[in-house]
Amino acid sequence: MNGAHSAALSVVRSLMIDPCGHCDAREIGLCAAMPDEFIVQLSTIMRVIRLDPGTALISEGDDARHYFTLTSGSAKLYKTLADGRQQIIGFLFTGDFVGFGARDLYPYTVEALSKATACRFQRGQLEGVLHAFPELEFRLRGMASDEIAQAHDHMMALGRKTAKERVAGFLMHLSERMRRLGQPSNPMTLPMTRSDIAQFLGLTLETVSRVFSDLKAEGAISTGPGRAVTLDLQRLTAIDGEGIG
Amino acid sequence: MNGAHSAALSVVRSLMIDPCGHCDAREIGLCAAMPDEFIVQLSTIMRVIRLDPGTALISEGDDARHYFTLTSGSAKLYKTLADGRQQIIGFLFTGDFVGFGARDLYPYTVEALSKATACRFQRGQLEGVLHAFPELEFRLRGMASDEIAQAHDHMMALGRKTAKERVAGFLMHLSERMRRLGQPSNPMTLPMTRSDIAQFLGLTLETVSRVFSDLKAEGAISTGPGRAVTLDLQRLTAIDGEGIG
DNA sequence: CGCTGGGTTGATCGCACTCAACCCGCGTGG
DNA sequence: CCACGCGGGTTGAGTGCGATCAACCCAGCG
Repeated sequence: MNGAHSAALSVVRSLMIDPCGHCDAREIGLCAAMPDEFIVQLSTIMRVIRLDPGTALISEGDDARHYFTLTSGSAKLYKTLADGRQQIIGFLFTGDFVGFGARDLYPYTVEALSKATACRFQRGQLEGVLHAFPELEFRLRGMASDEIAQAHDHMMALGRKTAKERVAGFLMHLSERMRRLGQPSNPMTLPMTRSDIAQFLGLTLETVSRVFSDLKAEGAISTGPGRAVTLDLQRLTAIDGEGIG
Repeated sequence: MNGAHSAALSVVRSLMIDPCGHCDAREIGLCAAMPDEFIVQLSTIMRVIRLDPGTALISEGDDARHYFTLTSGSAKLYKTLADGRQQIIGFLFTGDFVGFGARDLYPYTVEALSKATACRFQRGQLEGVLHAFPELEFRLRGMASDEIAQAHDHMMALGRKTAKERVAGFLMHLSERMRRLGQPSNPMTLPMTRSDIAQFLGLTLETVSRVFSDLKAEGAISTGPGRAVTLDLQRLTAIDGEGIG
């Protein structure tokens, strides 16, 4: 392979997974550890989308014509009830695939939390590439499986945990997520507001704020400046109560 | 293909998806509409498991050595917290795949609600067959994707819906599920107890019982004999409040 | 300067939880 | 035969956690 080709590949890779400077060789996103041939094929069908904070990548009810991967920044994925109540299903970070769960219409909205970029793929075209690369199909199933495991944890939290347990568990999960992304994990900077956290945890923003205050008071976390949080994992683990009996 | 071979295949098929007599050609489970060659391969690596009510197919924390498909009966899939609180993640019926979300250990318990049968596959062996049949890999991803969509709906219910909305939505979803399985859907017979419903909906059994009484009082459902329920879909839909704003 | 979004804290309310009593049907055994 | 236990279900009384309503602070910004 010549130098120009290799350079083009690296551009494509960096479009699909933003070089964050902290990432090592961990598996992130669709491209990691895939053959150049695959990268090239993907590059011919993808389009880069740039998002400002608060703008929607996809909207609930729209025709589900595309799949995406988030390549930088963060986003929230949420559903809305007829009367306006909203539930954030999950937060998305670099490397996350967007499109699971969609049949003909998107059953959720995805909205950027910060400035973010995404790769957009025509559904049929990506399916075509997947057929040509069964390894990718396998990995995508793995990602779906992981998302299911995450969803299970979250259902447990929403159905059975107290407000304090939910917040403690959330902070630890988020920290672990940041660590895997190669970003600062403790202290870490929250990319979302109290309201977002509340809508994710099935609480109100007031309750979340109160729990943060309580956790600070008992020394399980400390906050600031800005949205920085420092975790005392020991105490948070004791509060959370995760795990089998 | 000769008659004996064909007969053997039909036996295998019936092992993997119990012939319920009501099913038409809908896609259920792994085998539906797959080539005979695939059925034969699967049959060499599967083992049939028979379950009595209340017995566990897999237990949280065990080594995740197998995948399963439920081929008859029904089951509940649940997680347990350290102090014993339980959350039912979902109910399983004929054709459902069991194993998504598992990495090295099973993160949940699966327990039969009624007499049930399942097909058990060594994980590695099933993965091998999947590599040989990319079409299956594709379908499995589809099943995972559907499970994610279901999980999203359930998170919305757990996080944002009132007790009455949760029960109304649950009954309608269950009825729709029964219909797709070719079983009586209205009236239908609940395969689970009030306590199971409560653990699924993030409520207590008393609350579920009260809501059933309320729904009866306002004519949205009628019950009996036994666990039979008749739904007034009109009224239940009005109560549920599903859908986008 | 005032406005807006994000955050904290206080006072009160109400939905669902908790504790408790009771019913029914069923299987088991004295 | 009835007694008994047990799982499943219903209903009542009282409680509490988190929601609601409201006031206020701060920082950023046009």
